Amino acid sequence: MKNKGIRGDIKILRREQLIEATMRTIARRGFARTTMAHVAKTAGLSQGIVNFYFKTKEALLYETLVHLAQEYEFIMRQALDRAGQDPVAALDAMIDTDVGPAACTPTKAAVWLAFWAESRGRPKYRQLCRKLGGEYFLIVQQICTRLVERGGYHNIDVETISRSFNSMVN
Amino acid sequence: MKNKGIRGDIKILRREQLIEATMRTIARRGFARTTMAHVAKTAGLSQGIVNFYFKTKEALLYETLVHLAQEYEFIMRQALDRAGQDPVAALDAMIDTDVGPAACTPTKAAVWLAFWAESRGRPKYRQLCRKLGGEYFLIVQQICTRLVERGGYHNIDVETISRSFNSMVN
DNA sequence: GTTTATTGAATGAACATTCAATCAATTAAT
DNA sequence: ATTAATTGATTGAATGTTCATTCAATAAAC
Repeated sequence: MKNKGIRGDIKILRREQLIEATMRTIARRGFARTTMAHVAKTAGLSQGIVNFYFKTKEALLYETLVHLAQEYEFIMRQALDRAGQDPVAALDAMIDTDVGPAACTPTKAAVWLAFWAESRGRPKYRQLCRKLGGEYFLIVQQICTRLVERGGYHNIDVETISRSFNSMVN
Repeated sequence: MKNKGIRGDIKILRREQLIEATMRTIARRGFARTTMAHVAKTAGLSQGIVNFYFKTKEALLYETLVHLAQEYEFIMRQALDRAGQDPVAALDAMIDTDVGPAACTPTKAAVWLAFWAESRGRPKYRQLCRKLGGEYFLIVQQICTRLVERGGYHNIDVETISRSFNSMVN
């Protein structure tokens, strides 16, 4: 497995480094007071670098949200895979993901909240938040359906139950 | 009841007008993109006016949060008074306050969320949010204590129950 | 006529963005 | 293997933009 050299992975490395720094900055200073200079300093790099790897500040923020969403989805899918077919284990896995240390560090929770609060009137953020929420709800609904079938229950409103589960976890 | 004339109430009037405009602006554009110019325009007044009634932007934002907190507290106390001594009615009143149209318009909810998200690393916001949360928790705890006594229950952890109620309402 | 409120253009500060210069890694040439 | 050219990464000062703040001029109330 030949390495492409130091330059091979530097772009990906720097991008992650800067996204990480962005999250730390948002968590520490809040969304509104997050500046490019702070992000660069937190990353231990120079002013101009952020505009080299992300064209604009807006792009950096958006990519940070994308990164967060992708990471969350990845962790949850892993947990669901481990949980197997048992619906109870699956719900357990989802809760563990939401409150567990992998997806829910103080920093990440703060950043997530910041984006969520800011997503009103920002179609791009809104869309991403909604998409993730929609997928989450769908998965919960599927699990609940399996659960109800297995238990042989009737007259149970799966949709309402799923919604309740969602709200509680939030 | 003699009116002091147009000037008598103008300061209070303008302050409310500007706080109202601030909330609408935060709800529409998000906390980070809220500018003095936007607030002034939303209020139908000129640029400089905001710095006349509130020394700085920071002061305007803080006063907005104070206003929101005071209003919420006022509405809740009214509801609790109406509910009387019955603890069930009291809890009902609190829920009604939290989800009812008086305290929980889409705008106010958005603004509240925006401040909450931004309150990390901003001692002044944080303090106010915490204070309100603390009072809320205390009231719920008192009600729960009454409820438990009346029901003659034992071995019930009032604190945990109160916390759960809080989380759910959030 | 005096005081107070309001305007909006001017000012200055904070900040995102650009870019010429520098530095480091890779490749080509000897 | 060493040196020279090339390409890509990084810096930080300079630039332009956005925005909060000020204030002289004006309007309205008293």
